[in-house]
Amino acid sequence: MRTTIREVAREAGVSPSTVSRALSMPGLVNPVTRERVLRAAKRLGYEPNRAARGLITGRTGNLGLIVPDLANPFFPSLVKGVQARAREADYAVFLADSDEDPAAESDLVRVLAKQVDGLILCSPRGREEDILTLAATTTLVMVNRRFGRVPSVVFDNSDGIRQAVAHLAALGHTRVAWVGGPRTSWSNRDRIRALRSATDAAGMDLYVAGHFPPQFEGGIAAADLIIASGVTSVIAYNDVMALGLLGRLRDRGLRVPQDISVIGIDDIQMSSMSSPTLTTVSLTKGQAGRAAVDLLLSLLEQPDGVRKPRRELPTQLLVRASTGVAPTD
Amino acid sequence: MRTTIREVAREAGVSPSTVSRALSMPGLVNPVTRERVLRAAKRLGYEPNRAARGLITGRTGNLGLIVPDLANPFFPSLVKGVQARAREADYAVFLADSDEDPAAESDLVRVLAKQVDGLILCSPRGREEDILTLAATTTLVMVNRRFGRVPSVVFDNSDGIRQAVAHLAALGHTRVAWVGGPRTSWSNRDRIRALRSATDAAGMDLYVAGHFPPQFEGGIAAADLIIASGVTSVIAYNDVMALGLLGRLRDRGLRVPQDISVIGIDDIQMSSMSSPTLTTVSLTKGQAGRAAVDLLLSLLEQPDGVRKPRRELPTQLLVRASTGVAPTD
DNA sequence: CAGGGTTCTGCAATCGCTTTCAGACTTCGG
DNA sequence: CCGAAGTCTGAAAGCGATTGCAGAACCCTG
Repeated sequence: MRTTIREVAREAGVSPSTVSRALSMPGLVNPVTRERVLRAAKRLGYEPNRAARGLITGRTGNLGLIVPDLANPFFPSLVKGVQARAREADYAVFLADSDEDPAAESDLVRVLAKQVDGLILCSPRGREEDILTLAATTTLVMVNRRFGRVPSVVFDNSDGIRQAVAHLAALGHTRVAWVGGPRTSWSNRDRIRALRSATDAAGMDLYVAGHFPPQFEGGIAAADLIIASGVTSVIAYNDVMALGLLGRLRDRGLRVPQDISVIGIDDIQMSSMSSPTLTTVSLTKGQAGRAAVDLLLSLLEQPDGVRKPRRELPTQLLVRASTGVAPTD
Repeated sequence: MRTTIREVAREAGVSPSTVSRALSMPGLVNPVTRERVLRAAKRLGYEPNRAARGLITGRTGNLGLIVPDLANPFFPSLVKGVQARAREADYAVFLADSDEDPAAESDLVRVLAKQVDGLILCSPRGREEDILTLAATTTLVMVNRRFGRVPSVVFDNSDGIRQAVAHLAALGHTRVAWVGGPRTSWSNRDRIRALRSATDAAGMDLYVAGHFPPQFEGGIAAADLIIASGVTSVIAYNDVMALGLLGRLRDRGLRVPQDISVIGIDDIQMSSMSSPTLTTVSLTKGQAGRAAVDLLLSLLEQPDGVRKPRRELPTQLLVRASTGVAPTD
C-alpha cells in the first residue's frame, strides 16, 4: 500500500492540509513544522498521488509526444531531447507513434489529449484543419511544421540549404538535383523553396526529382533519375534517402564524390558511418525536443502571454566525404 | 470544460451511477437505458476522466517503458511493438530513456512506478538487487535479460547463434571470432555462452575479442584485433558493431565476404542497406515489445496465476551478402 | 394474490489530494 | 492593556469517477 497524506500528517502530528502546504507551498507554513513534515514524509517514503492531485488541480503533470515513425532515425533523437527536458521539469512523457497514418494519429491525439497538460506534435502531413481543431482545445506545439498561429519549433532550412548550395558552388558544381520527400510534407515544401532561391541566387541549374517516400528505398528509387539527369551534385530530402542514393549510385558504378557529390539533411548517426561518410545539413534534433518542451511549458504557464510562440533552430552544414570538386568531364 | 458523468446523467435522465455502469459494466443495466446513456454520452462527447477513475480503482491505465538508449536502433522497434500492443489494450505508454546510466535509471523507475500499473524494463546492466527490490513493489517485465523469478521476455540467442555457426561451417570456415559487447550485459554473456557451445559442437576454433561498447565505434575498435587473429569469419554482438567492423575491414583493404565473413545480431534496418548487406541473426523486436505487454497485462490480471512468466522468442539467421565461402589461402 | 426471487436503478460513501474559510494564537501600536 | 493586524493551522468541501447497499419494480410460482 502506498502511504497517503494522512499518514504523513499523523506521523508529523499535524493535519493533512498542513502537509499539503508544507510540500507544495512552503512559506505558507512555519519553518519548524515544515521541517517536521518533510522529515516525516521522507521517513515514510511519501510520494503524492498524482491522480488525486490532478483531479483537483486539473493538471496531470504529463506531456504527450506524437511522432509519425520512430523507426525513422530522426525521431529518436527528438524524443530523447523531449524526454530529458520534460524530466527536468518533473513532467512525464507519453509517447505515441502514429505509424505514418494520419487517421491513427487523430485517434491517438484524441485519447492522449485527455491525459496530458500539453501535446508535442510531429505531424508533417496531418490535415491543417484537424490540427487547428486540436489546437483550439489543447495546448500544443508542432515540430517541423509551421502554419497559422500554432506554436511551433522548426529548423532554419533556408540557411542550411544555402550553406549546402554555397559549398557545392565553391566546389565548382553548376548543376544540382533535389531528391524530394513526400509531396505533402511541410518540410519538403519548405526545403525545396529554400533550395530554389539558393540555386537561383548562385546561378545554378536545379533538377527536381519528384517525390519519394522518405526512406532508404526512396533514395534508391531516385538514383537512376539523378544519373540520367546528368547533374554533378544532389541534395536529398533527408539522410536516409541520401544513403539509399549512395548505395544505388555505387551499384550503378558511379564514384562518390569523384563523379557526383551527395548531400543529405538531418545528420543521423548512420551518415557518419556510411562509405563515403555523408556531407549533410545537421539539425539539432535534441535541442528541438528541448525547445518544444520549453515552449509548451511556457504556454502552459501563461496561455496568452508568450511573446513568440515560434522557435527556429539553427542548422549547420557538416562537410564529410560525399562531396568533392565537380568532375571536369 | 470537459463534460462530466453528471452531465451525461442529466442528459440521459438517469443517475451518474447508471451512466458509469452503462459504460463499464454493460449487462448490469437495462438495454434500453443503456442505449439512451450511450447516445447521450456520444452526443456530449463524453470521455471518462482517467485520473478520477484511477483514484478509486487504483489503476492508471498506463504502462511504463524504460530503455537504455533510444538512439540504439534496436529500441525504437521494441518501443513500436510495445506502443501498438498497449494501444490495442487501451493503455497509454510512458517512455523513459535512461541514457545508459543506471543511476538515472533507478530515479526514473521510482518516479514512473507510481504512475503506472506495470513497467517494462530494458536494463541490460542494472544491478540485480535493484531490480529485485523493484520487482517486489511493482509489476514488471524485463526484456532482454533473465534472472531469478522476474518475468521476462528474451530471445532464443542459442538457436540463432547455432544457425549462424552452422552457416559458417557449411561455408567451410573453421576459425570464427566473437566481437563482444559490454562485459556486464546479460545478452552478451548469454550469447557468448551459446557461441562457445556451438563452436565446440562444430569443432571450430573460437577467438574472443574482448569487450567493446555496443556501438559503431566498438566495431571499428575490434576490427584490427580480428584481422590480426587470422580468423576467416566473425560474429558481432550486434549489428551496429558489425557495421563498424565492416567499415574498418574495408579501410584495411579486406574484402567482405571474400577475405572474411561477417555476421551481426539484431537485424536493424541499416543492416540491409550497408554494402555489403549484412548477414545477421534476426530478432523479432516488435514482437518482443508486444509479448512484453501481453505478459505484463496477464500479470496485472492475475498476479500469481501466470503459469509461465517467461517468454522466449525465436530467432532466425538472415543470410545476406556479408558471408561467403571461406578463403582457401 | 401473496411471497420470494430477479433485475434494475439511485443514494451515498469513498479514493487522496488541494484549497477556501474561519478560528487560534502572536505581535504590536496606541 | 485592548483591539487590530498578521501568522499559522485545521475542518470541511470538493475534484469526477466507482461501487456496496438498499429500495423499487417486476417476474414467477403455488
